Amino acid sequence: MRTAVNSHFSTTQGSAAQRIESELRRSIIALELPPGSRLSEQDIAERHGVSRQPVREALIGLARTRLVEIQPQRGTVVVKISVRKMMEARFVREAIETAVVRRACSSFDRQSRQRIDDLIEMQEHAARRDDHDAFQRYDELFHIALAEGAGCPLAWEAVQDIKAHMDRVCQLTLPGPEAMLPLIDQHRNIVAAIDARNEDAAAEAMRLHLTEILRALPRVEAEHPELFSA
Amino acid sequence: MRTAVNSHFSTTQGSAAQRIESELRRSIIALELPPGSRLSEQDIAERHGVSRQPVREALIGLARTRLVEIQPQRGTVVVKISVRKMMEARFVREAIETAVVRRACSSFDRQSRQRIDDLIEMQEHAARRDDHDAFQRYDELFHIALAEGAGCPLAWEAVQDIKAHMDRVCQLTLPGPEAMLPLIDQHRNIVAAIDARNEDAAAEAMRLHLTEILRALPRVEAEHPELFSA
DNA sequence: TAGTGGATACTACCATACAAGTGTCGGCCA
DNA sequence: TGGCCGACACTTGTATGGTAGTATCCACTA
Repeated sequence: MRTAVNSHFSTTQGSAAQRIESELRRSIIALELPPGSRLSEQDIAERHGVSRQPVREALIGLARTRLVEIQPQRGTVVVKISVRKMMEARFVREAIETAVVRRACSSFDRQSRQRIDDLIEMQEHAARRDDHDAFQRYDELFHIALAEGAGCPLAWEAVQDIKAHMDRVCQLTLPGPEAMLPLIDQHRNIVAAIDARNEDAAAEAMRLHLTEILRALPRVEAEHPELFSA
Repeated sequence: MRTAVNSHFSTTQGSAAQRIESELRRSIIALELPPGSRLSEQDIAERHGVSRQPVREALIGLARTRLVEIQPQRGTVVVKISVRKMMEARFVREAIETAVVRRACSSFDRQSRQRIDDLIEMQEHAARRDDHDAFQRYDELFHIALAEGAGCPLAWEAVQDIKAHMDRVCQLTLPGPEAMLPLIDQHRNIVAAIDARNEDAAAEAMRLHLTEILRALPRVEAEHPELFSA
């Protein structure tokens, strides 16, 4: 019973490098570190009270998922949001997750099915409390449970990096409960279609859900042009 | 014209860490480092004439794509091939690449279209020379060109990590030209369907292609049980 | 005044040294 | 003889110093 290095979501790990990477990822997604910010190994190291080495490893991890760009001998910056990349990400994510829900219609793990009801409920509470962070956490857990229930946890891993980028937009596009609650309804529609074992309906519900998320993208781009790349 | 950090495929990069990561990844996929091998930062560092630090970063990169597993304070091992993971990987890859070819039917970049013909030709030559390495390289470039031509290079990035695992099986399952040539025919079928702008046919051709690749999986597992996890 | 060349301060990158945890092996004891 | 316990060899993780590359800024020149 060693293993279990990283189950479910990014709870702070043991190693300092992983802790810092999680923390930086959170800050970037929450836009506390806005796109274009310059990151310095030195600064971050001092700020976290550790050496530069773990920070460096953390930045390399973030660079691998394209959240930051390491310019050799120059510096490291938080990458700007690219509308083009965002469209591509949405496309790939739709491909994966629609396939997942189709598969879920054939066979779905009972335990995961139970868990999903709880998650939706808790997510709704978070929305009514207007708690963005919790909302996004439960959203993530919902999609994870979907993938695991369908017997394909690897699908989630493939989606994870992609989702990180989309979450930055969601951070801008969810100003209150009235924007979050519809997404929960969409979740319920997806689950209902799976329960009815209706593949096409489930896939379409998922497609609509993922389309909705980026519907407001042009608006936020117009409102915050400095966060987007040319 | 700085940028261009990593275009097309894994040609050895500037940094030592990236060089070593590419080299290790190649060795693992080629099964020169068989599953279960114990890797030591110290050994690899001495072998490559560098310090432990770049090696460490390389191993972290490989661990992120699940090619190796870093056991803290214990050691690092090449992960064994898991039939279950392989099935999941195939599923996700099919989801992505069928979506890509469907998209390609709507609009496909002319330059990429031209390139694909060349790639197929060169891949056929490699097959007739019985050159596994070149065959797999051109196979990779074929799928890259497909994604880029469809206007979704990000799709390839998502597939890349997944493909690394499948390639280890392919290494075992392709003993000669008679096994490679059918795959090329399948590539031609895919392209033909795209040219005809027949979405369903293209997706089905891709599905068949990806199904074929792992058809011989039970056989190689029986032949080399020591490479697979329980 | 506009343009150019070089010193300087910054960065990521690499090497080395140290710290902390884990499995193993051998001696010791009941 | 079987089981326990501690020293040791090995691993990864972290800290720190030094190196090479790049951009900036300022003095100098045409």
